[in-house]
Amino acid sequence: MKTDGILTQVPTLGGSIHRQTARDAVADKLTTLIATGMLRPGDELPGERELAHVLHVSRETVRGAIQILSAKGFIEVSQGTRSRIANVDLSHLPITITSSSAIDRYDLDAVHGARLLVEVHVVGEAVDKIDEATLSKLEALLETQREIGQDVMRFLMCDREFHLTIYRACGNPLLTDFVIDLYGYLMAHRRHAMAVPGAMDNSYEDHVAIVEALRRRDKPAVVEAFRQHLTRIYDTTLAMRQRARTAS
Amino acid sequence: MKTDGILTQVPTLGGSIHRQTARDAVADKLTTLIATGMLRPGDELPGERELAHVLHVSRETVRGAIQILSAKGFIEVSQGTRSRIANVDLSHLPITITSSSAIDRYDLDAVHGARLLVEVHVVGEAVDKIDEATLSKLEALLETQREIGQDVMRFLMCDREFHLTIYRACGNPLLTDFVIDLYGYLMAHRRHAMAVPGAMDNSYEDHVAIVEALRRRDKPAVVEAFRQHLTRIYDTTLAMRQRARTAS
DNA sequence: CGTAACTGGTCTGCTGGACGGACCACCCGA
DNA sequence: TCGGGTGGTCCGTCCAGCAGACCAGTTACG
Repeated sequence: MKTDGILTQVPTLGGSIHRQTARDAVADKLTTLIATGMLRPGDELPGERELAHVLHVSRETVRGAIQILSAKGFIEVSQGTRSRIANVDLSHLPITITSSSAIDRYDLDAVHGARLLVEVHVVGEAVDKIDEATLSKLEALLETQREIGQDVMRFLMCDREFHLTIYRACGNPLLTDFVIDLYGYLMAHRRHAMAVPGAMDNSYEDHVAIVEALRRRDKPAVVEAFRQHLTRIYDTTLAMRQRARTAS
Repeated sequence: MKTDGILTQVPTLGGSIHRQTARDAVADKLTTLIATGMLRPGDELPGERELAHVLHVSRETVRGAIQILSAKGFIEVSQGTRSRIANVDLSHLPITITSSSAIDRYDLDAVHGARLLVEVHVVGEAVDKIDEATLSKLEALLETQREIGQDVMRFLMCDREFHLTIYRACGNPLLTDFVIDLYGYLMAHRRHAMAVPGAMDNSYEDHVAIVEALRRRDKPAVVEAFRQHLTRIYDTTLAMRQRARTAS
């Protein structure tokens, strides 16, 4: 159909834009400061009037944001005293550091190049730093993937948890969060790629090779296994895109 | 003063949050798709009603966004026919791929580690790819920096142009845009650091070494000069932060 | 050549979020 | 005990976004 050719050729043109109220933006900012450890349990926040002033929003907006975080248990509020950061560990909260869909706006080669550089480094660092508990978690995730059968959605959720667990072991939260965003590249379309017969098996085998190399603390082998994994993702995304082109 | 201790210790808690209307978000999305080449001059956009549907906004919002871009000369609009991408080159438009102040929410070590990995790679790639015109531009920027004297703001603007010019030569727009965002880390506070006597001279000398090594196509020397430049930035930011701590 | 289906252009009333301001009630240190 | 801080509540106004209706220009087709 001619009327939406550009939507087929540029699939990232569609999809909801990120809309966020000022209240949510303030809540997010506080949340990421807690998650990154810049705000720590027990820290007092500035008063509502002061926060409103430095954030250039109204006190009402600040109150709304604090209410959101109080409901989530991240912040403790009581009348007459300053709000405090609750005793909560948000270090595993996934943070999106890139703007909504920002990475989807780059072509496949740019994203693949970024993953080869940053993700391979992150995984290499994880080899040195990963602990026994995390290795066991990865092995448990492999067991789960083996038993999933043909459930694509469950496999993708497990795949994401597998990747994030390795990423988080690298010791640099900024690089961790950046590769998490890279991991999400064209996720809506990669669901289709994973539904292709054999795709989950291939992915599972890559994962097994990665965990075995991690267990051996074999950095070159881990790095090579990840490179192959990323190359497979690149190839299947490229093939999928070319199939979409010939269909329109 | 006790009442804003946390604001001194966590300076990134302050500062305006990013507020953006839906219209601006749509305009930004279209702009980055044009800048990254996903939408090319001459491409027809989908109709306003279709765009509104796939973006989940009202037609009014789409119209407002298209109006913004038409006023900027990025899109051509005429009644009765579909809007088109204008013949415009936005490849040098700086794109912020990270959310507002997202990087400021990480500590100095995380950002420094990310810069050492990504920025050093980007600069190394630029050695191979940089052309004669760009080298001349860098030399002209050095000349400008030498003549600036003590004008910190002008030096910083020139410094940014210098860095961006090298970053853009690397051949990967995603990595380019990411290091541009890393470059902006704690920029509001680094203005003070640059005002310290001798800081601009040191920075200028680093720049001279970088351009001379680029001219020789000496990748190890370029990489080493950048590492030293980044280490200097790290040290001055660390010292500044410690001074702020003892003052409160 | 006329017409229908597309396109962009204009306008209206409603809703929700943000705002500035005022005032109330609790907490704590001097 | 009191004053200056704090959070808690409420109100009227403004703006952006929305859905919808209708108008005018363009183009392809019969």
